[in-house]
Amino acid sequence: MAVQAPIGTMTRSQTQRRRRIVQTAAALAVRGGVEAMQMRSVAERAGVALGTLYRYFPSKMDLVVAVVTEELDLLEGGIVRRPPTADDPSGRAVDVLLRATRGLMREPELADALVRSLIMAEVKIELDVRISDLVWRVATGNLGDGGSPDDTEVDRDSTGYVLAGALTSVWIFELVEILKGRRDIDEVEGRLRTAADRLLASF
Amino acid sequence: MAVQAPIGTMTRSQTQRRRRIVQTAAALAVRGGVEAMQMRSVAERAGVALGTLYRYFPSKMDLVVAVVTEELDLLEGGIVRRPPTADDPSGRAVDVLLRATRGLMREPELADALVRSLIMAEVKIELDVRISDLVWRVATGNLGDGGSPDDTEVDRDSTGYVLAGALTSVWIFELVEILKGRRDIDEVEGRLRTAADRLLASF
DNA sequence: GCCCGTTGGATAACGTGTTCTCGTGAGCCG
DNA sequence: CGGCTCACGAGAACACGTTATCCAACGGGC
Repeated sequence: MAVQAPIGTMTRSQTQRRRRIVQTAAALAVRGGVEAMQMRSVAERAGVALGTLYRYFPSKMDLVVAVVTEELDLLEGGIVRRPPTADDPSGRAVDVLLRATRGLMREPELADALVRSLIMAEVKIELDVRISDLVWRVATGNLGDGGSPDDTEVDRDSTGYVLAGALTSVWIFELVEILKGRRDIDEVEGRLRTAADRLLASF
Repeated sequence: MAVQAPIGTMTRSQTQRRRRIVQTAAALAVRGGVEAMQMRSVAERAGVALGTLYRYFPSKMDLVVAVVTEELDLLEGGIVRRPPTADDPSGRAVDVLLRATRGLMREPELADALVRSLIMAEVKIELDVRISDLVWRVATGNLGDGGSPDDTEVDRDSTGYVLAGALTSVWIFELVEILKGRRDIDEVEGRLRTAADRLLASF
């Protein structure tokens, strides 16, 4: 029940402790996946007590989300730095998603964590919204203005945005299928193109 | 690790025991959700030992899947008995999904279980394929021939089928959003129509 | 300086999914 | 009939997320 302290109000040593925890967790997650990232191990290797870990992250899911969020930051950074070059919106959108797919598949355990957090995380986080935003911004070609935290100009009720969201859903599901070993990347690419061509035609 | 015995090779009393377990589990799940469906309680109320429960269902997830599968049978039955009447494929598909949504929302706890099994269940089960099949069969208007277990005539590589699958992904994700309290049914209906109109136009 | 509330460390305890151990009775083969 | 196998019951044991307990250290207001 402990409310997560807003990051701004943390002392330096608290910020560092938090960072240390997340990095330790990420390291454990990369090899071994979510199940290798056990709260006791994280606490021990990060050099904090179990209770402290729980003060910073009230549940394991919160910790997973924190790890995944960092991963997502990296992805967004990469996209903004080297935007996709296809010349139709649907092509650009598929581009982003495929790049994300390949990136994630380099650490399948983290991909698994991402998917699980998207589906399972209680309310709060909106990782999916971030991804949909990204897809939409890339598709409509408005990226330049400074990266992730500025989402003021996206109209989340527009038809286009809804369709970008739909494509994101499809992507997430395909990700699940890959993780289950039921698809390879090429199949996913084909399916994403098929869907994107219909969903994002006329933008 | 124990391999699930094929149902055909079970003795009568084993079949009955299995049924008793699933029904008990379902009853517990309906009120209280997955977390109320605890392995010890299920075993106790079904009158079997914990070890026996685990012989029949090697993990809780397997039990959840069994329960959800029965639910899905019911849905399929309802659809076949009273097929949707809209006259375009996209309308019929949305019809099915909305009916499913409303049905599931009557037991949100089971809906939750369904979603989790779709995403999390290790390999094996293909609940999602069943749903995609259903959507596709409804959209193309070929339902009559005997319900679920006959899927011989569906070409799972056709573009149309892929698109039906995409729509199913969207639906599942919207289900998740409902369960998180971030959407109501009307919003979902709007979004499904928007997506379906694009995905299933021209069929 | 001193006191108090909060933070953090160490550790035990609890809940629930899962596994293990052991004994018993029922069918089966010789 | 005697022994073998094996599903089943009963319950302990284990693993890991989570919570609770207790105490020391720290930091800010008097």
